[in-house]
Amino acid sequence: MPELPEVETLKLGLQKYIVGKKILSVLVKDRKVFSGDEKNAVGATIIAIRRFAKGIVIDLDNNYSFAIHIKLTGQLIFRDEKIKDLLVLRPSPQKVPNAFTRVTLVLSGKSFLYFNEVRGFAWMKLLKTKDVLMLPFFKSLGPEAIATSSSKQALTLPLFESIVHKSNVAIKPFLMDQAKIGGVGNIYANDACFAAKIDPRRKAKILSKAEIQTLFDSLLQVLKKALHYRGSSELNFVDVLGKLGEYQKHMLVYGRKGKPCMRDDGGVIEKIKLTGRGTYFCDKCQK
DNA sequence: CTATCTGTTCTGAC
DNA sequence: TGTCAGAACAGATA
Repeated sequence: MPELPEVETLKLGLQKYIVGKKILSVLVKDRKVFSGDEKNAVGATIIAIRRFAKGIVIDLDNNYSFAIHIKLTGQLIFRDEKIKDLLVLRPSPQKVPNAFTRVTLVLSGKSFLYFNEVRGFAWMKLLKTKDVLMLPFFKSLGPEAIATSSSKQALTLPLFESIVHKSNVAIKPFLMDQAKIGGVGNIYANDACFAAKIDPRRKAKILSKAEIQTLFDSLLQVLKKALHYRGSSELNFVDVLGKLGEYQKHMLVYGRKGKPCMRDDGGVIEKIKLTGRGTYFCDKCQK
């Protein structure tokens, strides 16, 4: 699933539904995706939700935090008496908890937060709040494409220019390198290159100042649009209530192999592999 | 059926 | 240090 817009969507939902709730118990069904001692969360109250690039942090009032990365197929779904199974999950099963529910937080007010995961790559760790940023994932993050108040550093145009200018990799994989820029994944890296009319295969360091500026604007525009649509649900991303995002209906090039270019310039969307990842572009307008 | 695809990140090799 | 291929895994699709 997730890139920055999806994780931000999730964060906003968690802020709305679980902040202020007390953790009554933590049921760990699969130790593979969970680390830490769940007893340290029991009895604590959730006081804040933070996002760092594609990572989520749930802060408790006892100096512990859950750090979560949902990787490709993780879900965090909230349910209470009012919100039952009125919302649609995809893929099925339509209900939570289900076979993919690996951790359940039992919360006050007869409510639950389910951590679902299909492929087993996602993780949830319970650790001291002060240690969260020392985890390898958080520690290595570069400036955030779209910063929040908790971000370590925001991406600015001058910063973007200086990092792009130093890099010897192709611009699309460059955008996806979390150590360079936090939060951008494959869908939005593809769409940002298209929006900026830049060939994803070009080396970052050879882009002109004007191209870098256009790409910076395009990247932010694409991410903001995706956030507006509450993310993409190509596979199984859902928000905290189990609702699908809508950006997949508005993708510029991602997943559009063989289809005509949106610019109606006679170009057709090609798909190639670039550092192992599916890369989509129109070779008519992306130079 | 087999083969290949998948939105991420981490490790190990060069 | 920077870059890249492959691995971790399960399921959907061709």
